[in-house]
Amino acid sequence: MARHPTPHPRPAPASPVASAAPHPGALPSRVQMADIARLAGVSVSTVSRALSDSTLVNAETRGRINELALSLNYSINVGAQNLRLKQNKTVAVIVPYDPATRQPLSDPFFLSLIGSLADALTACGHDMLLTRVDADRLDLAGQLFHTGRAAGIVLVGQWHHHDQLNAMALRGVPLVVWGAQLPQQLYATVGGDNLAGGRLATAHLLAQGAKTILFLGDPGLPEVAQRLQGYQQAHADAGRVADPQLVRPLPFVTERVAPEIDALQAQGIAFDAIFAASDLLAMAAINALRRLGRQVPDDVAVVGYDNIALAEHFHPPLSTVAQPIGDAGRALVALLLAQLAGERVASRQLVTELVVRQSSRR
Amino acid sequence: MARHPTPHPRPAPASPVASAAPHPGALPSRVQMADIARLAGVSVSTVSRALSDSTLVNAETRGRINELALSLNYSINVGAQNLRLKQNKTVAVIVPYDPATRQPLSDPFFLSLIGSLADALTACGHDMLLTRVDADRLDLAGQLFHTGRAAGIVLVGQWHHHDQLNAMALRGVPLVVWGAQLPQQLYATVGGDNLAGGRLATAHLLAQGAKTILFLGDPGLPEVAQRLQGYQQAHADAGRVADPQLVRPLPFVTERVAPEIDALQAQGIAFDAIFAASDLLAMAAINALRRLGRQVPDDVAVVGYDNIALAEHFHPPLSTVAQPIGDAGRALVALLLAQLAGERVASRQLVTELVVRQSSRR
DNA sequence: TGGCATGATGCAATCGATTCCAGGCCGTGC
DNA sequence: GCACGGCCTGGAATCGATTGCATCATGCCA
Repeated sequence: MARHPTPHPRPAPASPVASAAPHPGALPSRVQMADIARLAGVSVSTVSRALSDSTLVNAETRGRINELALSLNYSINVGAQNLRLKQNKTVAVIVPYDPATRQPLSDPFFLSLIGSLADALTACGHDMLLTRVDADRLDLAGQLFHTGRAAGIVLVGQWHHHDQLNAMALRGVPLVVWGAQLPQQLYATVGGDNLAGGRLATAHLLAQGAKTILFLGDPGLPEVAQRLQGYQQAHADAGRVADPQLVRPLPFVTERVAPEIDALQAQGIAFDAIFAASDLLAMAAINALRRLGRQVPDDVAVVGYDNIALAEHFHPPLSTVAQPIGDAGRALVALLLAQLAGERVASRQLVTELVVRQSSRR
Repeated sequence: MARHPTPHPRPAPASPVASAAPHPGALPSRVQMADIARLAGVSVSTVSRALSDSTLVNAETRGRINELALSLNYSINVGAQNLRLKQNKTVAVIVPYDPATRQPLSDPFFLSLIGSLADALTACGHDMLLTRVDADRLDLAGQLFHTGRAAGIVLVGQWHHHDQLNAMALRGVPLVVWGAQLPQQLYATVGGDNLAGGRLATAHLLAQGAKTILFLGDPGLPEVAQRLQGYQQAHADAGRVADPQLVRPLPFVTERVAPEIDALQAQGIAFDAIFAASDLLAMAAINALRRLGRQVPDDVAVVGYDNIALAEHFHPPLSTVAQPIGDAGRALVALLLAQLAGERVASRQLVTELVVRQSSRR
C-alpha cells in the first residue's frame, strides 16, 4: 500500500519568479533555491552546495549557479537556514523602562551605549534586536532566547532586580549585563569602576575646597549605590563624614532636579558642591542653580557622571567621570560571544577617569 | 512497500527536557511542542491547536496542554513559525554611517529617533532590528528584506542616494524613510517641514536685528538643502539677499565647527548670527565663539535645529527648531505598517516649530 | 441494528534551507 | 568483460512549527 495516496496539492504556487504581487497585501514573491535549481536544470541540493562553494560540485556547474543566483538577485532565507542549522546570529539588546514613568528612551548615555553596541555587533557580523521591557520584569527578556529569536542577551542596566537576572542565568540564558558587579552574581557584567569614579569625583571636589557636597542620584540602583559608596569613602579618606542630609535620592529624570534644589533652598540646607550620578542631572542642576542666582563653579562646584558628548560643549564645560562607551560596547559583545562559544566568562570592570573641566574648578 | 526504508536517525537527540548543556558549546536544549505532546500523550498537531486556543480541541485537553506548557516554561520557536506562516513581525531600522569618517552612532537626534522607533514598534508588537550600513550603499538594506530577516525597513536619513532608495522601492521593498520629500520619489518619507523650519529660524534672527547670518550645514543632504532654501526665502521675504559666502558646507561633525569659525575670523568674514542645521553644531559653534571672546546672544545670535533634550539646559538655553521626535517614530511605524497591509501610502510632513530661548534673544 | 452526523484527534505535507546516503557514470586495471 | 574507485548528482530526512484531510469513536435516529 502506498503511503502517500493523494498528496494534498497547494492551491497553485504561482510561478515564483515571474509574477509580482498580484494584489495588495500579498508579499512580492521572493526568489528561492528551487527557482535557481529549475532554471539551472539541477537539484536543490546541488544549488545549496554550489552556493556554499562546496568542492563536491563540478566547478563549471558551480560557476553557472552562482552567476544565475547573482543575476536573479537571490539571497538566502536566513530564517530557514537558522532553523535547519540551529544557529542564530541575532543578539537581543534590552533597554528596560520604568513602568511608573514609562519614560521614552532618552538618556544620551544609554543611547550612546546602544550606538556603540550596534557598531560592535555589526563589526562581527551579528544582528541586533533592540527591545524594551518592563524594568520590574527583566526575566521576560529571557523569552527572546527561549523562543529562539536571539542567541544571547545584552541587558542595559540591572535596575532593581538582581534576583531575576540570576534566575535567568541559572536557566542557561546567555546573558551579559551593563552594570555593577554584585556579590553572589551568576551572570557576567561589564561596567565602569563606580566606586573609584565616585571617589575620584568627590576627592576632587574636596580638594577644590568644597565642604558640603550634595549627592544626586538613586542609590536603589546598584551602580549609583557604588558611586555613593565612593563618595563616602572619599570623605573618610579626608577625615570627614558626609552629612546624610546631603544625599538626595533622585531618579534619572531631569524634571525632578529643579524642585529638589528649590526644596533644599527652602529647607535652608546649604551646600557648596554637587556630585551628580549622571551628566544630565548635573546639567539640570546647574540650570536650577543659575535660576537661583548661584554661579557655577564660583558658588557651587559641579561634577557629573558619564562624560556624554555634550559635556565638553556645556557652559561651563562640565567636569565629569568618563565612562568609556566605545570600549563598553565592544566588551559587552566580546563577553557575550565568549559565552556563546561555551567559555565561562568573568565580569569586567572598565577604567573610569575623572575629566576636570570648568564646572568644578575654583 | 514501505517508502521509508531506513530513516537516517540523528546521532542521538538527547532527552530534551531533562538534560542541561552536557558540555560547554552545546546549546541548552529548549522545550518544544514535541516534548509537550509526549508528556501530554497527544500528537503535536493537537498541541499546536491547543496552544492557539482552537475550539477543535477538547476543552479539557486544551486546558491540560496549556498548563503543561506553562509549567515547562515553553515558548514557541518564532523562526519556525514564521517560516511556516510566511509572516514576519520584525522591522529593520537602518542607520547609515559615513564610510569616510566611520563616525560612531552619536548624534542625539538620531539616537532619540531610534528610541522613539523602539517605543513605537514595541507598542504594536513588532521587533526592531537595528543595523548600520554604508551610506553609499543604502541599497544593501534591501537584503534584509530579501533574505526574509525583516518584513519592512525604516531608513534614518536619505543621505546622498535618492536613486538607490527609488530602486529599492521599485523592487518592492516595503520602505519608509526619515527625510525630505523630493520630486520623483517612489518611496514614502516622514520628516519635518524643513523649508518652514529654515524660514522660521532665519526670519526670527532677522527680526532680532541680525544682518549677516551664517549658515552651518551640509546642503548635499536633502533635508539640509531645504533648510537652506528656507533660509534664502526668509531673506527674500525681508527684501534681502543672503551672502553666499556665509553658507558654510559642513557635515554633522562637531570637530569641524571650531576650525570653520576660526577660518572665518581669519578671512575677516563678519557675521552677527548663526543658523545651524543641528543643535550639536550650534552648541559647538557657541563654544568656539566663546573661545574667541564673542558673546551669545549679545554679539552673535544662534539658532539650532532638532530641539534635543539638552537644548533647554544649555547655556545660554538654545533657540532651535523643534522636530517632534515622538510623533516621528509613531508616524514612521504607522506608514510602514500601512504599506505592509498593502495600502499605498503618501509621505507625511510633521509640524516643526520654532522654540525661542536665550541664545537668539537680543 | 445499521446509517450517518458530529466532535476530537492524528497523519502527513508544507515552509526554505542543509546534508547523509545511495547511485549513475566513467575510466582504469586485471 | 567485469570489478572497483572517484566524481558528481539527486533523493529524502530534517529543523519546529501549522493545517487540510482522513479517521475513529460516539451518539442519535430510523
